[in-house]
Amino acid sequence: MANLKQLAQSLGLSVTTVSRALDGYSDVSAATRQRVQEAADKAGYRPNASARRLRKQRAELVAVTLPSEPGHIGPLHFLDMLSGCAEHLAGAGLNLVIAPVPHGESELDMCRRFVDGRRVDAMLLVRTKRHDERVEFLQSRGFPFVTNGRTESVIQHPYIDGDGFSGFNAATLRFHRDGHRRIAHVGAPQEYFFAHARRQGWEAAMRECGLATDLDLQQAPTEQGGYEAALALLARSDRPTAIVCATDEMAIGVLRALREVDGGLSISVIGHDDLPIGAFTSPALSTMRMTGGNLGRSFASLLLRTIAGEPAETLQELHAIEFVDRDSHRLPPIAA
Amino acid sequence: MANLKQLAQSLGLSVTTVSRALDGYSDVSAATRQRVQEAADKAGYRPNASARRLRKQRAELVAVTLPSEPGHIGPLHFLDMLSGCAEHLAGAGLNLVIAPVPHGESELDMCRRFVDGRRVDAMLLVRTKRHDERVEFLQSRGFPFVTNGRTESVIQHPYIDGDGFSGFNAATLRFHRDGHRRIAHVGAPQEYFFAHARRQGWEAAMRECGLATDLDLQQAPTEQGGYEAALALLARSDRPTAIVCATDEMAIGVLRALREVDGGLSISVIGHDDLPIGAFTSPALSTMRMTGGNLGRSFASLLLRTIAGEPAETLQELHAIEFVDRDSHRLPPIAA
DNA sequence: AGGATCATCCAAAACGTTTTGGGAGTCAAT
DNA sequence: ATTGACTCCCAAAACGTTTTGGATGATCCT
Repeated sequence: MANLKQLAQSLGLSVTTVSRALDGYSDVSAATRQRVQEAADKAGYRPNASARRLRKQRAELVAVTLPSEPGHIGPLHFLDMLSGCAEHLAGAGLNLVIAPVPHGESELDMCRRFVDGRRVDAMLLVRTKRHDERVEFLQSRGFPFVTNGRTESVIQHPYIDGDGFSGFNAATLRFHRDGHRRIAHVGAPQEYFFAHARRQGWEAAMRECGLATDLDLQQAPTEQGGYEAALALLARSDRPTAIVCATDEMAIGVLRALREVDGGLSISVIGHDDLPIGAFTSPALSTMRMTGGNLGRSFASLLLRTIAGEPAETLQELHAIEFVDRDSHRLPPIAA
Repeated sequence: MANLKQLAQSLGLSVTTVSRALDGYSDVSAATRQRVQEAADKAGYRPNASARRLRKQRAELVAVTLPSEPGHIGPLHFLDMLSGCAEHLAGAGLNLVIAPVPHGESELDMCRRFVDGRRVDAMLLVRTKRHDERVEFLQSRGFPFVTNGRTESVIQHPYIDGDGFSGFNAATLRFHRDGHRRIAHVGAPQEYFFAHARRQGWEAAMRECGLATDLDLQQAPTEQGGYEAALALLARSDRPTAIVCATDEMAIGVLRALREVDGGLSISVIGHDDLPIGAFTSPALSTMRMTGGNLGRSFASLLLRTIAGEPAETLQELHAIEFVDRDSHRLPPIAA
């Protein structure tokens, strides 16, 4: 209702003084400041956000891209993360806008819109690819951004990621220690960094154990993708006795295939992400997850520090992976 | 990089003309428009969002409040809905900001910040209470908003809601038809409209059947809340043979209690919301859900029409509830 | 020729802030 | 009395757009 001019007029002061009083500058007397503060409170005055943004050349917004393409929308615990991120950003006066890619527009176009229209101060990218055109674009513009997941970009950039290689390496080695020899990998498209890293971890472990790496399939990172991959594996004469899955969604699809073909759990399975849903599947899904606590808070912090101009090298978090052992990984290797 | 002034200068035109050319006004010649358009494309020009917002007195933003308080963050399929909503809003040039309530601030304070600071053009409220102070505030300001869920406000406002009364009424009557006589209700705090409506539906059915309505408990709308309510019910001498639960999360907690106390499904259970997770519980959770297709799209449409000034009465959607029958509701009444 | 109509363009105002670059006035030291 | 330092305040510019209210010619009609 009230703007600065009206407020100033009603106080017999200039807009400058009122503005500076409210912003806590030292060149306004304590008495005046108090008078201004009270009047502002009484009038319920809040500075017009658009005006301030224009003047300060900051959008006070951060956008997060939501890939709506394969299967569902990102990991399912995403909203919790975003909510935490938004809350911490709000503490610094930034709001978080969610930006699903509109039908008929590429994710790159969307970045362009946000960046060139100065709609946001930074971007949060999820589901990075090994060669990610969004990353390249933002780097070419010198625009602040943080990714969830690494890339193979030669120029460094801020990211938070789990050490998928080590996680899948360890999971595979553990299967080997448990006596498994035919350990399959059900992966996601290798253009995604996370999918590639996880597959590499599996592959390195297999080589280390002197095992062949041909029990390997890629599918869409969805329940359906996992289902189809499992069907293909079950049809082989050299069936695996254990399967490591790139994502929990895929692992759940694998469990469904096992139920349908063998009537239950006939092969050990482990997933990745620790979706809440995994606790309720039968058998309960064994999985892995990133350590590191409040992810949303970390993203918010990295975004703020990126905007503040900290160099990318100091803004990279690689978190260890830990096992979440439930029931699906415990089958002896001779089950088939 | 480029702003209107620079673009105009490089073309030997005024900013007025360039602006109007790009906006498709008819008072600029076709030749000039083309010339401008091409130059703008080449320069990758996009109008500065803050400047336009200030001038047009529109924030081009809509905020959705995320209640982070009880249990998890809203229904778990929330992100899909929000994503759909954001996508359709984007088609009209609006972005969606997610606004979790910051620590130590009330949801009302947050509304105030957004409204009085003109940070958004409309708000989307979820988890309405019967008497909702956010609704009252927005109404007092004459500010556009849409709620997910009704309220008991005397002044009408736009909403989308499921007909919880009828859904719970029908579910209870069906249990009765199946022979159940001791049908319990595990509800959420009655200050929430949805919780009250659902309880009323159950209660009306019980009365209609001439049954007592004392098998009735309220708890937090979380898995834990459902668990605790079920423990209390199972300890009674007049145990129920069927339970209708206000939410799927609560129903899942009830299933856990049944497993722990009776070692499996000993009582019929039905939930509400059709969480994806329900398909994976054992037994698979029978539930209900709102009909009506793409919820996000509907919210976006209502928001746009509210902003456009359509009267609230034409912007109210009450959707029927349908059963999603899986396994948990099929037990005969004498199971106990 | 004079007026009306039309097509095309533009200067300036406006949106509401924040920031710049001082301007008064007071007080103390010289 | 002048100078300098200090306190408190303010006018005006700036941010980049959209919109208002014409201005300038050209064309057409009578």
